[in-house]
Amino acid sequence: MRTSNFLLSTLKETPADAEIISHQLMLRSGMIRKVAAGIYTWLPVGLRVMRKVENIVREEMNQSGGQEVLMPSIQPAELWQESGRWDMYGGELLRMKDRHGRDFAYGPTHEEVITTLMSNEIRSYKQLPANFYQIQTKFRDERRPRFGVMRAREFVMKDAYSFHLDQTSLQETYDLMFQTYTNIFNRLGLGFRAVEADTGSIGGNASHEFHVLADSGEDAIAVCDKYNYAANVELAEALQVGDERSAPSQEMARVDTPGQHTIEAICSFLSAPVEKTIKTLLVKGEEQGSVVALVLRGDHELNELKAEKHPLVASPLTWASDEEILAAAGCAPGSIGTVALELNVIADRSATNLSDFICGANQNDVHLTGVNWGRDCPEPIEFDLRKVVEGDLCARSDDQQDDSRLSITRGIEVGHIFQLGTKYSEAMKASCLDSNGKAALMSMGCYGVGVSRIVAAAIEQNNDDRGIIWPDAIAPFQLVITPIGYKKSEKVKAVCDDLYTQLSSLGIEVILDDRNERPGIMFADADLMGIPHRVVVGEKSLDKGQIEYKNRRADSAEDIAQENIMDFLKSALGKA
RNA sequence: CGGGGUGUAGCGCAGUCUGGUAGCGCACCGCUCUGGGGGAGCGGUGGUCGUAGGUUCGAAUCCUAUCACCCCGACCA
Repeated sequence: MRTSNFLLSTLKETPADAEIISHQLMLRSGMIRKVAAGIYTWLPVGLRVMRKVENIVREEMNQSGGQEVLMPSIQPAELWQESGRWDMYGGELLRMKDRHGRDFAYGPTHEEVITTLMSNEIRSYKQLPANFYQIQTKFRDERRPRFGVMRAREFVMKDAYSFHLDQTSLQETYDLMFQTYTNIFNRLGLGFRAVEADTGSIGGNASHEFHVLADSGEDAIAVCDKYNYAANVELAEALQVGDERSAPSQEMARVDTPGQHTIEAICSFLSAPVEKTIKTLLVKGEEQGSVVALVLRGDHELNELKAEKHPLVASPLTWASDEEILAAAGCAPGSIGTVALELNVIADRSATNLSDFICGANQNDVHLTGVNWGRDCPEPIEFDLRKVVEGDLCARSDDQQDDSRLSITRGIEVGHIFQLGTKYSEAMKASCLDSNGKAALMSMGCYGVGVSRIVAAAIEQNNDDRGIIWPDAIAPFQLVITPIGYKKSEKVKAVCDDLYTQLSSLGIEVILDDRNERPGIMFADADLMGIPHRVVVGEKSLDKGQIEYKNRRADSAEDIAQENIMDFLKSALGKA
């Protein structure tokens, strides 16, 4: 490709509405342009990258026995009504009517279509297991699209669905997909981590998210290298911190704490360590009209996802109103405590082991010190309620003295695999004959990769102040030839054209910058677009028999003897 | 969905308070000089000021409506 023939729509200035670095660089390097909120056009540079990602995903899926299909982007409401999701899915499902007034939706996912299809196509256990995938444009009408293609409404996704007659088979394919995803992200050249994930409302036994690691990631991940454990912070189990509960050593006492309503204020007012305080949070209970108390050590944070999993707690988690709090505790938030509280009390593991602790007195502006479970108030129900923090013991360890500490890192979710079980096969009546000739429901697995999101995530992970730094595998071009004086010097032109032809014939994607631009502009554009390899051909160095090579990641260039340049580049590009 | 903000040339912005018929930088086109990190000079192209209605002799500017886009919020005793 020659730049004179190629839409290089680079921008020097950053568009005002781009917040994160990948969005800014995608706009500036001319990869995408916005058409509407969360809806983008992919320009040639951007599309080249996305196709690279797609092809790697496709090759690895094929390698693992996946069969590619293409389902419609627009789906009839009937399918969604059959699964019950027409009513359940909410505002993210973009609905529309055709000219006859029939309801349709732009597909945000394709379980209904594939399950219906396979209920007809698969008749015998001999056809199983089977795994079908597509690379498709999907639409989710996000509440708030942002961050460019990272959280867009229209996006490209690879989704795969596998079918089985028993759990063993499902687990085998699940494990195979886990390995396939590992291969995909390795080939993409991205730093990533597979993390245990919430199976959510879908149920099923196993679920893993694949995250590209980047400080700007939206998700926090708890990681322990010693036990190779990684989990979404929302899910990571929080073990008890602090010693076993010691015997009471203090009498319970009332102290006036005028105007002190936060843990921080209480600690400084009473000169008490925060580890000796508890906070009591009131939330709605599962039973209509009930209120439940959740207790955490003062310095810990509630993990709402964990709390709502407790059978006594309403799901989704809902905070009690100030009126309900007054009725249940007899005071305002900030003075609630566990003594003489006529509620179910659920306490985090690291709160149940406290003794002689400080809590509210259920009377405004009064607190209690020296409080002890069992003596001053009933023993609470113990439950894992808190959010893990950096330095917590890894849940895989059973030894308090272990050095397997969790660290918190950030990631961008780009893949998700989970076992669906029979949720959709039941709804869509997808069964086939087993080896006994009896009809049996098929169980399913589901495996997604956010193709367009990977493009943005790769940039979040790989950039510097000059622009994008693509991993070789997904760069729009592998190599850029930058001539100094292409239009002026016959010699320069001849060498560049020759290099271009030779490299192209090796299957290397080369872009030759034949614009009549100043070198600085050509360098800046190449760096912005993140082309991994660059050769500069100028008369001065040619006179010395040299051609300059620079890697995008390197600080400086190196001179290569002209007669060796092809060998050098073949080796640098892995084509030797 | 709640709160805040912004719509003026492809991009970044000024002008709006105090109405007088639209401007700056970058980009783009032409010429000249230049030629290894976004160079310089001269000359140009490009905007019904988001849209609709109103007030006025006159509206980017004031009023009303509407649309679009952006940011913040769903961690709290």
